[in-house]
Amino acid sequence: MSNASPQTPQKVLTAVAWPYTNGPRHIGHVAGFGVPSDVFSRYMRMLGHDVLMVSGTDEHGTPILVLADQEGVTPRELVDKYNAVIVQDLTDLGLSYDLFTRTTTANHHAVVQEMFETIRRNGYMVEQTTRGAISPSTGRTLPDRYIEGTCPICGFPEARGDQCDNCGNQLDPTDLIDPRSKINGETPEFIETQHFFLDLPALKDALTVWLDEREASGDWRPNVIKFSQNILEDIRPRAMTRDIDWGIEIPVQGWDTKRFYVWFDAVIGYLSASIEWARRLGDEDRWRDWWNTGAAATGHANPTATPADSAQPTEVGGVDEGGTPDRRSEAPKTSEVGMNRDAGARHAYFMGKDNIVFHSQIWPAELLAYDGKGARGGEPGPYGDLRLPTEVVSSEFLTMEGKQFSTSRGHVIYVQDVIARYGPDPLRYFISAAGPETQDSNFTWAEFVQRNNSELVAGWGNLVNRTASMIHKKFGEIPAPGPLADVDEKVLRTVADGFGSVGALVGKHRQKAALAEAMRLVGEANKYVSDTEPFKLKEESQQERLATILHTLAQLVSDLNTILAPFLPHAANRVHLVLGGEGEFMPMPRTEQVRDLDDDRPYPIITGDYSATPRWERHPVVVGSPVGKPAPVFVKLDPSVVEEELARLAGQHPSGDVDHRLETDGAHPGDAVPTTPTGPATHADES
RNA sequence: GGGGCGGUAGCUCAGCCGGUCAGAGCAGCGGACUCAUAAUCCGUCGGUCGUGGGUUCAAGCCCCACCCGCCCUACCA
Repeated sequence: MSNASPQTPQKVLTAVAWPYTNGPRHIGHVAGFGVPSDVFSRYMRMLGHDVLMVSGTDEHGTPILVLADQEGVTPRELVDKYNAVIVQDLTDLGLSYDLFTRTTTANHHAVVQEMFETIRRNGYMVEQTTRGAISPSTGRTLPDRYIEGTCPICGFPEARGDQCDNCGNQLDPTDLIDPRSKINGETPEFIETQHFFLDLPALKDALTVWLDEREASGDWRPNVIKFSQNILEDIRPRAMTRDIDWGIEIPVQGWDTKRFYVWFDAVIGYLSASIEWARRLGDEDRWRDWWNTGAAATGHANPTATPADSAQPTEVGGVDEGGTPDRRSEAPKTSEVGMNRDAGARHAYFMGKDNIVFHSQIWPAELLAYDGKGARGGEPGPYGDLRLPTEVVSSEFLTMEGKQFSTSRGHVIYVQDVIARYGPDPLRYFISAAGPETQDSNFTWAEFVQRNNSELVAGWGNLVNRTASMIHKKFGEIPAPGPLADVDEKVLRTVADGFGSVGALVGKHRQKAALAEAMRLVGEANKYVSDTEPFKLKEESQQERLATILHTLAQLVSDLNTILAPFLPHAANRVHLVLGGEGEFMPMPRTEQVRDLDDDRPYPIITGDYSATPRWERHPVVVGSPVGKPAPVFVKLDPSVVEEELARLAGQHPSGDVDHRLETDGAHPGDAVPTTPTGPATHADES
């Protein structure tokens, strides 16, 4: 019935943006990277593809230090705390990671250092002296936006280090009159400091080729492609190290007072998490099936390379089906950079729009530099020739009640609170149906309740309930059908077509349209009930017809449940049971306490066994399956919920005024910066 | 300041390369039905597509200007 199953399974990497460990996740976060990536992954698994979905918490960087100081804990304690909270948030939402780890693992550190060393050896990591601000008391880098002072142009007393909000001029922090740290008020010290810069200009041509090819594929949203191509115009070297003591050490003599820039290491997480996943599987090279562009890639590993002390490749790992041996042993030309599109692996990255530059420029540049594919040539390190992103799927921002989320203002709705009160699927439904897929969208409690009640409950839930109810009363089990009438066959065909139409839309990352199409089919099934009026068939002579209709209806519900399963996996399991099915229909992720593979430190991961994922096709209902009196699958919400939640929102304690620009809601939100310009005041609502 | 995206019915949003593109869902209104969580089904009201120009036989869809919102602006993450 389904026309959507693949001829051959494909390797699919779902790379999900790494949440920053600065607090619990709010619904804006998971609307951007969480739910869309999970819907995509579940759908791809249902098609039979080999999906590897990885992510983790991003735990380095200045804001962690600042927040740790504010909370009076060590950075390690801080990230341990929020890592655990975020793991719980994402598990409860049912996000089906194969591995959700963190950037503070020994494995990640080793992979980052290996990436750095090969990139440097290939000539794309160059030392430059730069002038920057540090905090005299801590010696740490003081990023421009942590500095404020009087604007030299307009005299505005609270200009930021990089820009004056009053006159809009771009500033250099050294120009500020009476500069001071927003963290503790002290006067910043401007020093000459040495850093490693990623030589992006040397990678520009390769990036251009790659982006042009991606554009030609037609798979990217136009705004992401155009934006990415545009920022290539005046590309400059970018510092990849910082004067800071929290982060990954630079494996170079004399650099022990510095650490890698948090974004340099965060994006490498996609690779390191894949490697960690393989190591935990006991199949150390398995990750190569997703990452290496050719069967022979590892055969060309530079023999002099210093392998990371973990995940050390010894042999060729996997071989991409249909992949042609890649025989490049010399510096490849830029025309070859896009080889990854053919070889049967698809790398889809999910994030909020504030992350685009890091995924369409910095990360591809790191990969190209590692692969030795920039203007300076070079050779891949021990990880072999690594694939570039196939798709960068970026969502816009979710606002709430018309305003941006703001942790510090208390204008926030946490994932865990929504799940605790209403369950995961109503939230997943809202995000899928009304999320910021292609433009900013707005969350209101009124719309949440309305969509829950009139779409989930009255549309889909009611169809399940009325179907099960009638079957239960009349037969107690799924009845055998008699001959099918035209109406029966027609509606069965219509819904079966949904596998093709809904699937195609999910595959193109048009999830809102996909869900709308699925819900339209729910309407078709409800209409079928109206058209056939099974509840009127009470005569003995009508029993066969009744059985046929109810059997058909059961099949429709089953099909629709399969189609909706990527969006509503928890509900799918319940509907499955209602129709007399057994066990779990959609596999769920679980949180597991593990130990670091190299330093034995304990931490929680999200993982799961998704091998039993049902196929994206009609599963014929089994005649005789018992159908009991159904309990509602979805809960109707009383309209008073709206007022309740709004009151709760109003009752939250804001911790002070805050700079708007710092309140972004991407996967790496900036809302961990000090929110009280006057100093380290309370941040109680963060915890 | 520069770059980008968006501004379409009361609400939330679709409208790909210009020619049934003026749409959907929800809300509202009217009707039908009763298996179902007063759910469902049918019908219906509703928009000069941000503003002002322009190109074209034809423009939400292309061009210009302006207004509003948002993202980025590379040492915020």
